[in-house]
Amino acid sequence: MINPLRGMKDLTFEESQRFTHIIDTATRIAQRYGYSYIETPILEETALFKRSVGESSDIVGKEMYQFEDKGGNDVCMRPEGTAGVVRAFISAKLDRQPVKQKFYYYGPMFRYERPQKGRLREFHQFGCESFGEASVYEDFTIITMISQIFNELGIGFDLQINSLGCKVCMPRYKENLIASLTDIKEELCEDCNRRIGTNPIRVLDCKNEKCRLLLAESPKLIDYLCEECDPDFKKLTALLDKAGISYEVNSNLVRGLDYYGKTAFEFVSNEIGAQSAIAGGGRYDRLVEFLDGKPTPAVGFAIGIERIMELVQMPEVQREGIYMGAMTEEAVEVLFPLAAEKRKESKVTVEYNSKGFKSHMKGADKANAKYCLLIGEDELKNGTVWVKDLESKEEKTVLREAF
RNA sequence: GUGGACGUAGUUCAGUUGGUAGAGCACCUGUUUGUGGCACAGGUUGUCGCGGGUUCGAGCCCCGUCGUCCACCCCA
Repeated sequence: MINPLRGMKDLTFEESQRFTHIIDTATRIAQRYGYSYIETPILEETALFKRSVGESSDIVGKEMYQFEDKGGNDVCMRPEGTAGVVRAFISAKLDRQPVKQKFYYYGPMFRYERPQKGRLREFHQFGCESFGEASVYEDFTIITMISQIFNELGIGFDLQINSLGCKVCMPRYKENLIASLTDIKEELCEDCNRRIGTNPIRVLDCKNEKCRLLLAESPKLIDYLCEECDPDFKKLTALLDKAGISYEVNSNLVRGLDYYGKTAFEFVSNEIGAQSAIAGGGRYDRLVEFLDGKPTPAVGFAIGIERIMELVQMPEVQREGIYMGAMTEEAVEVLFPLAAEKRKESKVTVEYNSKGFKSHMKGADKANAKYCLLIGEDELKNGTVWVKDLESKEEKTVLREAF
């Protein structure tokens, strides 16, 4: 027996229904906000991710499905969605047009990691990317949109926000932080010492108790924001306050991808295990330029579908469609023209085996049909069908044409 | 990559100090050859993850291996 690869899952029945319900809901809402669908390749040149996600990130450093294809190209299965969308945006030369563009996408992402709760090697994201809008109103709008999606799916969440600053304030802050971390280097844990070199802001997030105490006095990025970033962040919090969206400013919130700047946010749930981020995103005003496009401000997010699968409250399932069956062999073929006609607008289940009455009733119930239509000897002879409404329990015998 | 737990019917699991497998659910068939969900009565299902070893004998003990889960790292 061949099983799916480690960290990859098949979805059927309730699970696949949940999956499509999530996509449908998110899609519907994104469209209301002016987003249109973009489909980009799963396989991209490795260089795309190295340049956008960043060589220093774990994603690029050790988690990519990277290989050489038969033509000798260095390629990767996409580990996230933004890079491909930005590349497509530039490939289509949309960066040369002074028009705002908004795209939503969904699909599989691949990261070679050890699977655990809420973490798979092939997982799915629904995401949006808004290009050409520098206003913090757009950051706010995107956060609002995600809240709306989660509300409609019946998912509770906590929102954390932060500002990562820009090319003016971030380097200034980083310098100060590294200096302050270097002072207490000796006392920090092994991981932290490694992080000072790779991603110093992560040090602030260390779970180690001793580190935490030591880091309490470390410089905060919030205090270093420049004249542009600071008012923007204050504006964002004011807008959220006004909209009644509760949030927490988490000055240690760093996104794992290098391209984020200014607004960064994460939606978390405390009901799903250690991998608690259910959506994340932020502003990435420099990425288009980074990938050889014209400088274009942009902001986006992604929702982890698998992370919210078990949190989604599904609408009640209703009985739907018609079950058709015959109780004598000769009547079976009579069902097909009827089914073809009804399938123009209804869901129809046809049982090909002639069976007893009771057996058909059970079958209709199991198919969760609203109506059970049967043809027995009498009905065959009279050109009629017997129909029962499984909800109201009403039943009647009518001419085939009249049904 | 590191650490821990666990692999027995479709599924959830039980299996006593080693004596060649069991329960609930699900499924199928019946309970007046024309009335579903409920009830009742029957019935099907397993190379006990795989490979070695110890033993007269292994689901149980030992070694290896593969896989799953959970956590760390990191992230959606």
